[in-house]
Amino acid sequence: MKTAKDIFTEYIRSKGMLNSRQREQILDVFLETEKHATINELYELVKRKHPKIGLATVYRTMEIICEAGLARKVDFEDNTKRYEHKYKHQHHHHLVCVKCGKVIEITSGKLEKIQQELAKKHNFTITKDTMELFGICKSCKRKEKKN
Amino acid sequence: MKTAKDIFTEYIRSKGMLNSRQREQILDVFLETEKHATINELYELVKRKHPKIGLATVYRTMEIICEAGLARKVDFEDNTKRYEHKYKHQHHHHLVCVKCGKVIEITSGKLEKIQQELAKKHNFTITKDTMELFGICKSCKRKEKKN
DNA sequence: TTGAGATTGATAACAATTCTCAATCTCATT
DNA sequence: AATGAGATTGAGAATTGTTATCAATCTCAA
Repeated sequence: MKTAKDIFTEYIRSKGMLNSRQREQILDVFLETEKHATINELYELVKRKHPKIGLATVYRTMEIICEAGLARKVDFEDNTKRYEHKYKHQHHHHLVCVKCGKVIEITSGKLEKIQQELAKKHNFTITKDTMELFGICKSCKRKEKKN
Repeated sequence: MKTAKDIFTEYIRSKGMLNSRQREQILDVFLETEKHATINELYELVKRKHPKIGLATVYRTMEIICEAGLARKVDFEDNTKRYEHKYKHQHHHHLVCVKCGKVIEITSGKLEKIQQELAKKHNFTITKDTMELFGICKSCKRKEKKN
């Protein structure tokens, strides 16, 4: 079974690029983070381990990681852009709490089916889709009640 | 029946702001455009009629128009932000053609129902939602076949 | 008509991202 | 292992999209 790292190095090879130390280190940091991290969060994490690595390199490498299919750059409506894991994560959508910023991943076969129906009605072929539901999460609702 | 303009002037009043000439002119231009326009497209259209109006004023006014509930700022995945009409337009989602950029508005009661089901499962209260389906539209598919 | 306070346009400031380039690193070839 | 052509890097400059600043101007209640 191919690891995420294998996919990455093979992708880099296939494009005639070089496998640099920094690229590996940045990938490692990304793979270790569980949450949807912003560039700055990733940069801070990277700097902690490898203080010499520059911000531009983090940008450049995250772009490659996305191209390689290991991450997806998600644009949340609060104007933050975050990288989420794509390797071994099935396609999903998001519940985004507007109070605490928590992101819950959801999947739904029914939803996919309706999307296909809607597309078919317009003779449209879907290649990618995003859905974000914004609102208040369970724990924030609990907190509100207390006040 | 209240016109969009009425809603706008009343909103401005209610907030203790002033009804300026520029605000009216920018609203007029926005109301005349059918498509999902970017700030720059709107700025160009505004300048054509009123060359003295500055970009900052267009930004400021579009923000008010959104607050007044007449427009919505939509973040498309190609990193463009576009203003869409909200007045007399029911809540909807988008099919976005990645070839020609066309945006088709879709509505679906079934979809709304599923969204509510998904939210309920996580004890989440939805306050806002977006869904964008990216892909190839009918006419672009036709063109592709010809080649 | 007046004037307090809001708005405007031009531009500066700012934040996020990309570009530039000399120094350094990678790796296929020897 | 050493070489060198070409890729990559880090630091900072440049660019882009957006917001803030401020003196001049406009709005509208009195």
